Amino acid sequence: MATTLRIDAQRTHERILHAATAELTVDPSAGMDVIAHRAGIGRATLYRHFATREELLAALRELFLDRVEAAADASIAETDPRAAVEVFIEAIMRAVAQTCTLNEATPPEDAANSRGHIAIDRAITIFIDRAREAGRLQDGVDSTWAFTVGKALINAGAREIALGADVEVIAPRVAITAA
Amino acid sequence: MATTLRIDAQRTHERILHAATAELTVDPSAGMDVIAHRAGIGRATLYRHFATREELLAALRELFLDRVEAAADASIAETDPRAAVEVFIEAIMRAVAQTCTLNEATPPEDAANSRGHIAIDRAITIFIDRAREAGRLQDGVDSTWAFTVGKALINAGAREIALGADVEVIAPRVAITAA
DNA sequence: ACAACCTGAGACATGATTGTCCCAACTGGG
DNA sequence: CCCAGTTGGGACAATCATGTCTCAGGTTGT
Repeated sequence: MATTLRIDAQRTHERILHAATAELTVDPSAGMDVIAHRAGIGRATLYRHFATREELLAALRELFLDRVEAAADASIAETDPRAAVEVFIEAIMRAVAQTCTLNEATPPEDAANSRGHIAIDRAITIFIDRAREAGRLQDGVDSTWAFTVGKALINAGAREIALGADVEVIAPRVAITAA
Repeated sequence: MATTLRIDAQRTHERILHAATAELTVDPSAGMDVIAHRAGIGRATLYRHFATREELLAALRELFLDRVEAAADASIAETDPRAAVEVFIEAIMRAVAQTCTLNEATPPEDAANSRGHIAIDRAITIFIDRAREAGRLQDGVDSTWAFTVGKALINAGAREIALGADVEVIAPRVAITAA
């Protein structure tokens, strides 16, 4: 049925996704009317594409998941530590930027079990383990805290991008700081 | 009028403040009934202490502000850079921990103009300037990004504490990472 | 060109939340 | 002890976001 969607309907669909991520990033509790208006469409049309608000959020989460998993897998495959981090950051930034504050608009129980976050978490954990084996971790910094810092950096960078900063500028900075 | 408040009413007032920060940290859109229940009081009593939800949020912001400004001023007064950071982090952690996600429950325009955040921002900026003058900033890291990182670290630490971690454990870690 | 599809606007029901009010019961300070 | 202050609970109106529906008009693909 998705393939039988007319081309203008597909455009509307993507505009909704784009507007929803943008709006929910700024205000996680934004209403359907605000999202529709931001997408430049009527509220009724929004409901034709997503029957409920929760369904829209689920779609955004799914989108987030796909991008994040792909990025994480690609960077884990890279064996050179420095390059791996750069690939990871670059890719993850782009994905997270569009959905970074999505978990704030998501019920806690879902956020905790989100596969997208799990994918990120797994990648971060792997990088930290590698860094420790290479002796590149400062004294007094255990893996748990390093993990927290890593994720905080990613979120910080993602937020910057969501607010209009350029990916090309931010990504290297995150990578540098992480090193 | 605050001095004429009976002692049991004062207790109730503080219980509301405490419950509200705890609840809003977990769920920024928590309703008044949930907050009242968490405080162990009736909803009507909650409205007797804070006429509107917005008034409650304003009170929490004010509380946040007082603690943060005090902490920032105290740490800025400290001239030894290392000690200053430690004092700052330790104090800010305690203050922010109770109100860290408060801005998520706050209208964007208010959050941007929040004096509390301005106080933190000012302190961070001062520390970064000092660090740069001392040549302790890595290449490729400009002040803007360092600022973002610093704030991200503070938020990350604060969130850990709000979620149950021990201040004594987290604060030094934030300080170490910041160095 | 035509038929099927998509859209906008508005009316409508529903449920949740906010804020108000009242009354009976309890508690602290003089 | 006793009054004033405080509280809990429930009833209530008002508001807002969600979700449904219809209809007239515009767009796509053939």
